Amino acid sequence: MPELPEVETVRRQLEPLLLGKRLVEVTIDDARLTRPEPPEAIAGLLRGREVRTVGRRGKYLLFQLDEELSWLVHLRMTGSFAVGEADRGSGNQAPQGDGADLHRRATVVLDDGRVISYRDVRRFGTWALLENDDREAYLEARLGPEPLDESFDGAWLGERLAGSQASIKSALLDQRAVAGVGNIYADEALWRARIHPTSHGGALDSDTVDTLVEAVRAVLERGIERQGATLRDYSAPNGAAGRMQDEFAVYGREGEPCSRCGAPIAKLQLAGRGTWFCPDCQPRPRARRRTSSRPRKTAPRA
DNA sequence: CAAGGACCCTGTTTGC
DNA sequence: TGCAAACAGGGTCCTT
Repeated sequence: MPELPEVETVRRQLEPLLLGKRLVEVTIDDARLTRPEPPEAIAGLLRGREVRTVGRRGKYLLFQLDEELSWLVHLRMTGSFAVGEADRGSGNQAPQGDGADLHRRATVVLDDGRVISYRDVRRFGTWALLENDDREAYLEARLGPEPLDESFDGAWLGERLAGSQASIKSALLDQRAVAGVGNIYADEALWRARIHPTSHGGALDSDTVDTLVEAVRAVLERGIERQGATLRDYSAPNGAAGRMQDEFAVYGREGEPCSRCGAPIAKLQLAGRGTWFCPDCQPRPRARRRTSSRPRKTAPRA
């Protein structure tokens, strides 16, 4: 499940392959990929374009095509690119060589003969083409700051969280609060910052918010260093698996000892997602005390 | 408006 | 053993 580190890994691998290349042939086999636009229309618009930049914003891959068009790819759960060798024969070879790829949804042939396959088992991934001006509005409406940019800081996050009744876990999953964090890195960041996932975002003091900002940055940077995490079927365009999963502190580790304190990792359902945490070093949020002159609404009862 | 849940998908895991 | 139900979860849309 690609989150920011996985998408960034994909971007870094695709960039040298695509920069300055022309998309000489584009085939889209799954109408869902380009919905609501018909796939032939998108394929037709992609065909013949030159790739000028290969970027990323949150979990979106952004390909600047010629002067004015942007190609946005979101991998969602199981989307991936696979790079084939230069091959101007069949034009649809699977990267592993043998047989048809059941889950290939699109194929792009570059002007150097290289073949890029797009795979997506669960078909949640999306391709869209936007004018550059529309792209800014599109991303602006959906995404908050890049977590590795300076614009993501305690002041920003604190403001986002102020008064929020939602759990901090679901707040981290909100792409408008910070772009690119998904279920895995949210759990890892909360563990690192020693924050219980059900804590109300609005209840965190500013030091804790600062700690969380640093934790989010740290886990994402480490994830990029490790070229993402491979669970089930994610792999980078070169076919390699990531290695971040070997360093998970909590994700998927129910019952295993916390590497910090030894307590068994616990799991709960939160915001519809599996959520792992250490019940010892991520203590339940304590009742707020005595900072408030606010009238209490409910009896302090657990 | 905020917050939570359904939904979209299909392969894998779990449970009866 | 075999098969159905549950699970996995990013983002969008709908409901409360």
